[in-house]
Amino acid sequence: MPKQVDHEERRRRIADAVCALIDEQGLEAVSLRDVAARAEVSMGAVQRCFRSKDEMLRFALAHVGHQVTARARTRLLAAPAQSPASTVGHLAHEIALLQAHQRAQARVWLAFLAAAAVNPALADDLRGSYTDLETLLTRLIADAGDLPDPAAEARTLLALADGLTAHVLIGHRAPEEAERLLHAHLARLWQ
Amino acid sequence: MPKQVDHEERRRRIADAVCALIDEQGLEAVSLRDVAARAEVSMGAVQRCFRSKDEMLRFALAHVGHQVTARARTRLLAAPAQSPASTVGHLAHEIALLQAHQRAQARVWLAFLAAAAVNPALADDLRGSYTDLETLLTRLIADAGDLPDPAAEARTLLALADGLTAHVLIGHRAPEEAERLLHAHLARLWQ
DNA sequence: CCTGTTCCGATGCAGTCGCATCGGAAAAAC
DNA sequence: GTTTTTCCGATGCGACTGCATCGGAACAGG
Repeated sequence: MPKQVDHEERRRRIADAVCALIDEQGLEAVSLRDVAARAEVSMGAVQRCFRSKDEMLRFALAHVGHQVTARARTRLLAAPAQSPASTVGHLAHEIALLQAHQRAQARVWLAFLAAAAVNPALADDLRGSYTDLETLLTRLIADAGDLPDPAAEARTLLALADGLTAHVLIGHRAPEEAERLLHAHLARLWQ
Repeated sequence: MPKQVDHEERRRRIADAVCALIDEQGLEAVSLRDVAARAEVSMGAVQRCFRSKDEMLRFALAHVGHQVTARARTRLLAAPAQSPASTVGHLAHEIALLQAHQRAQARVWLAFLAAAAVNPALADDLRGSYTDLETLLTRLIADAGDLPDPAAEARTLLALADGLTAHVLIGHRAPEEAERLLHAHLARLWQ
């Protein structure tokens, strides 16, 4: 057995570089050369890890998806008891990516969202993440109160969170205001 | 006076070509050559109309902004009487770009939204359009019912519409379902 | 017809892109 | 030490990018 490297670790490292570049200059500015430089590996290494640029981008998308959902689950486990309604609030807050330290993830997410509108492969991956979140939200809402249609509420909440995130990203809404609107929506949900 | 051409008409023609290309392949795929070919003019003509590619894209963004707001105003004037609440419904429906014939505009809008997250100049233009829509919505909501905070309702509605549009675009939500969710939200607004 | 002005199509240029190629470094097996 | 296998850094290639340049077509005034 000759020289061996941890491929998965390297793939994650490269995915982080992709996300950093998207955060700073947008998806259009992501080139294999810049990614390699940012990840501090050679272009050859990047090409060895991913068959093509598209495959690299899809992996990076899944990477942020995992990060967001992992954070959400951690948050849920960290605050276990409390009321079911506030659990939904915590999850929505996590999904909306309104806090400053989530801004980078939000920008990456928005970039992929736009790309997915014209790239079926990306759209498939993105739909997967959305379906997961939606299922989770639906279940929590169903537990929190006896609303007539928990699934519809989950879908509305998800769309609202995404819209607010986008508005914050372009500077049309302050993060605090977006958070306020999100919680006002939830408050009305529980009457 | 020698040869003269209608510059504004040509600029609009080029903007339409830009939007068509964005609709089909995304913002990344828009090159001056392709735009010129699609608009059936030469590259030289495009360069004469716009100092740079960025200026062309910003004009195109303003162009779709005008199209959307013009449609919205037309819709409002076309159905004058009725209840103020249904007027808000009509406007929201128009803004959400859920119908098939608005799909292209929606894709263009989403592409610019993502670009604006890393391009301050585009973000400025986009904020202008959003502010206009928000002002209009706020006024209509204030007229429709005596809600405690019409401005907040307008902002929430705008974000919800944007989020639903995005979800429809990536195929995660059927247009009819999105429409249903939008109207359910409005129905709860009026109790 | 001629002149003057405005416009634009074609071409060139420097730069960047994604990707393919390949010689040699690195390390386990013998 | 030698062999064998895995890996990667460097280099090259063809295509494409936005933009600058410029000679001539197109057309109004004389």
